[in-house]
Amino acid sequence: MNFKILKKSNISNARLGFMETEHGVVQTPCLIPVATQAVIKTLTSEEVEQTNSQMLISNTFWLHLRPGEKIIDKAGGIHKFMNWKKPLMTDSSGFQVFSLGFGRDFGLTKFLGKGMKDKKVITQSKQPKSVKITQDGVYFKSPINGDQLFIGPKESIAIQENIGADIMFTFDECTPPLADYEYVKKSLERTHRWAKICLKARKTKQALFGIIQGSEFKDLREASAKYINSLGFDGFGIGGDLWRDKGGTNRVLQWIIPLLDEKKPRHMLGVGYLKNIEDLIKSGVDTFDCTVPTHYARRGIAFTSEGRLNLRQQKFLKKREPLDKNCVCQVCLNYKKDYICHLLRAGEITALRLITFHNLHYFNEYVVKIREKIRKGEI
RNA sequence: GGGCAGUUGGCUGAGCAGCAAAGGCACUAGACUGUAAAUCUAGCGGGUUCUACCCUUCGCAGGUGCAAGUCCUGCACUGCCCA
Repeated sequence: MNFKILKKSNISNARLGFMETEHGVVQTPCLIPVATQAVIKTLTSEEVEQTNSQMLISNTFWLHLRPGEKIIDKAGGIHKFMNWKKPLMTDSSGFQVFSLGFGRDFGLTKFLGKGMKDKKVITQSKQPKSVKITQDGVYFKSPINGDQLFIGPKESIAIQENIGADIMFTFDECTPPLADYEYVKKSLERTHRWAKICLKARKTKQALFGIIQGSEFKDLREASAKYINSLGFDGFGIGGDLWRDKGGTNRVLQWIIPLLDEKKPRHMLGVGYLKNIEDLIKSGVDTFDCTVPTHYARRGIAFTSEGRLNLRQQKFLKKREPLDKNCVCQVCLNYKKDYICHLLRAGEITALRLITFHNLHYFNEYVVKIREKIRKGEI
């Protein structure tokens, strides 16, 4: 992986660049759609390409469980396995430490809702119910069949090497937003130790990005940025909970971005509402993955220049017009709201395909415009 | 022609004297940020001065009760059985 910066903004931390990989070039800043199980749900890989998606992120944990990385390795790697010819990254399983652990126990996402801000209930000694976090790694219970499995930094890297994506991530713990300072500090020590082990464990020429944690605590975030930066990764992942209040993510980014080697790409893990994207990029993020365009599509939500539309609402049965009149994607050129609304209400899976395609195209187009703004010096 | 069973809100389906009437589905409005086509929350007869009150509802028409979807009588329709 080779990262080049073409232009740095004078008025923000935004930058324009590209990443070269064995599977092609990614223009940055760039949205990375999420293909957890080696698929963008509902779409074929050729269709994903038609949405102008440049790079995907798949998931170590889920692919390890099913079909197992050996199957993918035998297929010649994930690119061949899923017939995706462009760049790919794999998440390390670090997010599953949270989502299958405290996330499940407390019904939490990475982002705390209103009123939850001061409810820090996860303290240093606590363990989630169905996941056991140790100094060396994490014991999971398979959500598929209940099997016990262990993933630590070495295991994660070994799996990711078998999967064969262009970019791997270090095995981390995504800390829960209800964790207090002591918990996060302890967790960060683990994440840092694991990061170093991941780096040593790597045997292939796949790129490896080190993940920065530290929740909302300035000293921990800064310490994490400095430490991860010092280890010499190919790039950075920024993870964890970070939206305790308005502007939280940007504040965290302001702390850590200046401490990172500017010649290396920065990937924001799991953030990307439309309203967040420009701020992320202005803060200095090069790539970011987010399930929003695809996940919301399957709830019937289309993103358009008019805002979020819930296509299930029966009023759309009367709208003989494309999802977005300014959009030139295949869906908007060929289908109208009334039809898509009908398919949704009838429970037809094609509706989910059409909205997924449009949403990805829309998000990608949205980022193209931001790249254009950087080029023109507007942001 | 005779015998038995049944008829509940958009559908399904409980209730068998104190009910605006369980559950499910559908529907309506939300939530969802390193992804379950999962899930969760709220509403779902109508109205108002909306932590409460009023009106109209359980095939139709009468009746007995303080009180009836619930009991009685007749009628209508549906299903099964006998002729």
